[in-house]
Amino acid sequence: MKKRKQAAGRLTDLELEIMNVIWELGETTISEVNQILGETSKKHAYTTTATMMKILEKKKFLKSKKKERAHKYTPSVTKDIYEGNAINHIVDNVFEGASAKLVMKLLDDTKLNREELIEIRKTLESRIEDE
Amino acid sequence: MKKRKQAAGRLTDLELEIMNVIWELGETTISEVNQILGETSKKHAYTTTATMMKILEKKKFLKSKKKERAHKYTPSVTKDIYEGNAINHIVDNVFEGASAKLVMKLLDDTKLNREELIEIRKTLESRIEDE
DNA sequence: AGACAACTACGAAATCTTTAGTAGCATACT
DNA sequence: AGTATGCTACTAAAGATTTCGTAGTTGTCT
Repeated sequence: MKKRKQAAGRLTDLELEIMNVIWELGETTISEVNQILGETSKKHAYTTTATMMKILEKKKFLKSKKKERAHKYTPSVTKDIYEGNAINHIVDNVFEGASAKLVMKLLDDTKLNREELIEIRKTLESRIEDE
Repeated sequence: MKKRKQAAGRLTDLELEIMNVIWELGETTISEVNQILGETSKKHAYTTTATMMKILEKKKFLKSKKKERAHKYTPSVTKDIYEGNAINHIVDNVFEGASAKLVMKLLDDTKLNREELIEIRKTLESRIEDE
């Protein structure tokens, strides 16, 4: 029984980049992922992508099945779940659990346009009524 | 000229834990940090804490000056700046730049109480008026 | 069947992170 | 002055991450 040091369910930068591609594509193959990675960010050796996807499988982020020539990989963690994990991590470790503080900082972020702000207000209002 | 792989300004878990202690304390020493770390989370060898703080100095998160017996360390990056970096990272890499989506998920977070929600609304309103 | 292409498995090197030991220096104490 | 104490510097080792090569397998095409 080996102790895991890295909090289960966290991804390194490259792992995340690969998962983002796969969440986009759904069921896919190593070569497809490798190709898209090469187009959209950085070109890697085929085997690099293969290794990373095997690691992601070991970490239970992907599952694979043999199908025709190439193995087909599918996510076994949804993007939504992962987003939640990532949020928890930053809230707990950077904002001492105060998610409100994180929201505030995001509101100060000028990248939010009027429509988004209004959409947020709508969600917020219904959230307040629920209390 | 060596290329940095790790995006400048990101911290590992332990580094962050140490910076959190130092942001709290302000000017401090290795042994003080080591002691607080031992009380609040996990006990480390003195030299482990020393090494980590030296790394943080190399990464320009801390600066030190000799003073009396022990070196005094002070943050050279504010917590506020670091929070901004952390937010940018998660927004860019997990939420494809859509900070509004992150805000939405945070609002669904039941950990926000009524007061916080109302405070958020206040900030949001003034933010909308500014547009 | 033989040659070729695509794919996987295995493993290993390079770098980064985490952990801590050892030695040496400086201050304090007697 | 000599010894103990506390601190730093240097070093190293174990584990994690990132990168990719080599070898071998399987399917395809003539």
